Amino acid sequence: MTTGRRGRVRSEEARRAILEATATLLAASGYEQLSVDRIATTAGVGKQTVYRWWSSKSAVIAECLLDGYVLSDLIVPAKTGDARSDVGNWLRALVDFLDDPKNAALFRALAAAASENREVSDRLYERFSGPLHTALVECLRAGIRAGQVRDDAPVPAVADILIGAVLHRALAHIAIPLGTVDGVVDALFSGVAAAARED
Amino acid sequence: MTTGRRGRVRSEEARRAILEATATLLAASGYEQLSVDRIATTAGVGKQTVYRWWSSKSAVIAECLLDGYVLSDLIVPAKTGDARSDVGNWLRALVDFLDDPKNAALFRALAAAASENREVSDRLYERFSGPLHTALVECLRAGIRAGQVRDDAPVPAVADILIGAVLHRALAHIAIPLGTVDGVVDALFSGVAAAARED
Amino acid sequence: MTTGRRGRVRSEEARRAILEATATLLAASGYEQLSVDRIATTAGVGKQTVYRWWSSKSAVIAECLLDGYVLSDLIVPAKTGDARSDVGNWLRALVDFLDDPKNAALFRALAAAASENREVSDRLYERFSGPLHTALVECLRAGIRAGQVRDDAPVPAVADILIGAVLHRALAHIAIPLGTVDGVVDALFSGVAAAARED
Amino acid sequence: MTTGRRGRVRSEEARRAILEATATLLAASGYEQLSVDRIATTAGVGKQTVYRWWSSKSAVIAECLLDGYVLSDLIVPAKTGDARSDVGNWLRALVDFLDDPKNAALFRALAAAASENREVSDRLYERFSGPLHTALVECLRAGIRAGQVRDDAPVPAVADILIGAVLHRALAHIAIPLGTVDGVVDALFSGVAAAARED
DNA sequence: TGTTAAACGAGACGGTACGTCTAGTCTTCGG
DNA sequence: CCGAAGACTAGACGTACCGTCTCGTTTAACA
Repeated sequence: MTTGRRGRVRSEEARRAILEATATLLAASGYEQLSVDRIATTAGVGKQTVYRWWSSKSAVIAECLLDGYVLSDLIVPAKTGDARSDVGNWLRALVDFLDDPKNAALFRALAAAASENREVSDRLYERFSGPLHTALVECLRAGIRAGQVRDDAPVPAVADILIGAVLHRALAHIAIPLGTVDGVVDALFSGVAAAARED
Repeated sequence: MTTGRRGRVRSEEARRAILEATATLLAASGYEQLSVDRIATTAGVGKQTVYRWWSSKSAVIAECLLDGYVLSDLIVPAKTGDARSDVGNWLRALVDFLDDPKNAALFRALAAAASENREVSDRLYERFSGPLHTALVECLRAGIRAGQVRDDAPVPAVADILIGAVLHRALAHIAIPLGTVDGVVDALFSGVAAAARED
Repeated sequence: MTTGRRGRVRSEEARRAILEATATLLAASGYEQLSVDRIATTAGVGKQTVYRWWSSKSAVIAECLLDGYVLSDLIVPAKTGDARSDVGNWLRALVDFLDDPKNAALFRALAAAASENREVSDRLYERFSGPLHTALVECLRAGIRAGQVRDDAPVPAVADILIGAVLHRALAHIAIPLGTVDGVVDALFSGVAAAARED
Repeated sequence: MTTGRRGRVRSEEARRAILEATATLLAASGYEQLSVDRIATTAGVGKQTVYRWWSSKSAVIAECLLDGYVLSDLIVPAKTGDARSDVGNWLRALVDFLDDPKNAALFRALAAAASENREVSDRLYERFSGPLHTALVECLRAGIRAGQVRDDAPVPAVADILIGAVLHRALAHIAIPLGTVDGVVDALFSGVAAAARED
């Protein structure tokens, strides 16, 4: 059997070393400090090997996201059956995560990369927002089945809201007070409209 | 009377030219393409004149924000007295604004600058999120006074939510369907919890 | 019966293609533009096939010289019996050859290779200067036998002189006026010393 | 009065450092080992400062020649009035100079640069061959005036011959035996033609 | 009305990183 | 086991910016 390809095969070791070096440097010093030279040196690899497989440092970051070299431990909501507390607990866990300046810095570095490179943005969505969105939607649908959430609730919009609320604060370098989290959950579950029907 | 200062006075013309050039270039080519050399050349100014008054290109961007050279036409909610439709209309206007790729690109460029520089982040908050937050809070409080919004609503959290929902989409290069806007407003006003009290 | 050697035998075709490609590229673009990659590509050969048999591009050039892929049509003095006109004719032919910019460029490329690599220098001497030297020495010795050249003439030095005179001009990008050739021959045969013995 | 030029003036210190570094590195490691990076590092100068003023490393070498950073101590014939011994002594001195491997290596490096760059070739001629040629011509003309050299001697051709004889050997990595020098002088002054008139 | 001092346009400075190219080595497949 | 293909480390290439530092010029306030 033949592969139809000749020549030396791509070094998986080099690939790993590059992605690991990129993830490490990104977390340590941010996006602006990241350079292809430094990635190559840290990975013990020729610069050309980086450029052979990726078009730019952003593309390397995109693959880091895809392969879980950053943001690997995704924080997803638990499903205890109580949708309201599940969502609240998840939101608190996420806020805790971003309270660590290291994590917040990594997050901002990713946002910087994403705002300049469509591919990073897509991967970041696939890896972070997307799964969170899915998990939240499932969580809320479970709430509907359990009778905790009204069955005509705009579930995807709510999921977007929850993610956006956290993201906004992270990018704005604003520490998120836990009270905000409760407010968010309260507003979303109970609504802010006055219960005027009774009047 | 003396000013205590001698020598030539700062050129307001140069200052304006620099801020205008920065705003133009930022909108045209994004944050990564922006360079102090280009700013100076475009403004017809020596590079040192930029560095004399600002510490970095980020600082120039921050002042652009502060002085309204970018994001000058802030989109704020109208106040017709109907809080729910005011919020809905505002949100739709904002989504329309970000639907234009030019505006979305400028927004992402600002986010990139903000994620790397605390000062830009602060100015962006002051100029964009802050006023929006204030306006939304006022809008919702007016709703409370008008009996449209329950008086124990977590108003600041709701404002955060609304802003974050839009921001998330803008940074993720995701076009925001108008249906989402309605869902967001619906969820926030009516809540997603099942009306289980009556049972 | 076996030859004691196994596997595929060295491809004479590949060897020829490499030497031909080297000679062609050297003549076309000079030494600095020559690269092993280009040689291999032009020859339709893998780079390793070059390095398997030669240690560097200089070594390939050296073998090109040795095998007559460059400077194959060596210009040697005819032997008509008239040493003075033989030498003059040869010198004129050589000057004609180097008058063609292509030939001069090739010659300079070889000189560049020779000045950086001892092996090329040795081959260049073997191939070019050496045979010329020998031929000239023979020519002059024939002149001695014919009574045209004094029998105590420093024959090897004269041969060196003739070669060096041409070489100098070629390397210095100086077109050689034919008058110079006659002057050289005149000086060497008649000497420059005044015929003061008679006084 | 104005100079018509604005902006910071060229640093003479940087210029000197670059030329000195180039001369040093060229003498130490040859032309192929010379790189603009190394020149800049050795000179304590930014790479761009090299490229701002010279188009290539060859151009720097050309200016090194022009300004006497290499080949500054030109070996010229003394003029004692005895043309034959003056020429002989000069030739011996030159051969001595090139006997030192350092000097021979520098000379070959210059030849390599010259064979690839017309400007270097011109400067090398101006700085080395040209003055030697002039000095030799003067020396021989003095010999004519003193009655030592026949007055119809092809003086420029003889000068060329003397220079070329040395050059050829230097480039060919051939140590020049002192006997050769005497042979050269003998051939040039006495001629190699048999003194057939007396027979 | 000069003198002084700061800001100006211009542009060279020492550096860092870019993305490309080449050298010479190593590894795979196919003949 | 040879030869092609081509990936590998290493490092130079020439360019673009960084932030700093002169230059000579211009423009105030001070003397």
